[in-house]
Amino acid sequence: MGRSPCCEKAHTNKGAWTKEEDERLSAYIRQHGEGCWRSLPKAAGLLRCGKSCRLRWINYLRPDLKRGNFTEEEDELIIKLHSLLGNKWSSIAGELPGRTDNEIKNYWNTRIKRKLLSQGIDPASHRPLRAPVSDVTISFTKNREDKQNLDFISQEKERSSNSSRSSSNSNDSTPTQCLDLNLELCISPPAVEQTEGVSVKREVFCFDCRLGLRESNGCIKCEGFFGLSSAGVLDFRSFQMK
DNA sequence: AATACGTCCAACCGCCCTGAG
DNA sequence: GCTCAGGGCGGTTGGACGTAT
Repeated sequence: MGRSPCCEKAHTNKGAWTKEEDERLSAYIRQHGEGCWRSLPKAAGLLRCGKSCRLRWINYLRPDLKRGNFTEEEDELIIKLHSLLGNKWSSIAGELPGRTDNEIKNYWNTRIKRKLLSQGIDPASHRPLRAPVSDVTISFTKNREDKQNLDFISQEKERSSNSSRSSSNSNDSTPTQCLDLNLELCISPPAVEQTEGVSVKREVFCFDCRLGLRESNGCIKCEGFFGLSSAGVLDFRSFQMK
């Protein structure tokens, strides 16, 4: 189908913004507010693409932007949020007043990633780089023609359904090992297993404790759900996953 | 002083989502 | 339901700047 370009590229400036362009854009938005970005450049007398104006305003000119280095608290919050949301930079930025998605994204890619790697943590999964095999819980085969894997999975399925029927034996701890994709999403209240009518609480560590940001033994209690304080630093229910 | 290399970040690109018609 | 325009988003790039050799 194709789409018409958002602007006439032949007649637009590119690259770094000049002071004059900044002033024009700021003045226009102060006077008229943020409106139709497509028509803004023309109205403001700018030879820029509407998208470019929007980006410049949001990432640089907005008056409520916080400038300067990220604080330790912001660092930790970004790491926590990233562990929950992944690369949803705009959602993460929404929890950090005065910071932009672009800023956070850059900060993540240039600093935090390295920081986590130096701590032996995989920045993508937020898990130790050498995760113990027992952490691997759920998997899919990359190659569905890999008969061995498929056989293994069906055997495991059968075995687990049998074992659940005949009640679980806690000593039978043969780990389910089928590498590839780990979907152990810790988005749930502390897990409680029903074993022969007795509730057994498994160890569930909050993100802080996993990272070693906080020292606590039992963990989940130390901070509550998600390892976030109930004081309201972060309420995950407010996230809007777009 | 010159060059190479690494880091940082503003800006761009292209895809996706949404709402209007 | 379909098409299209506009806005938003995440990934990537390019250049400025700092540091090492």
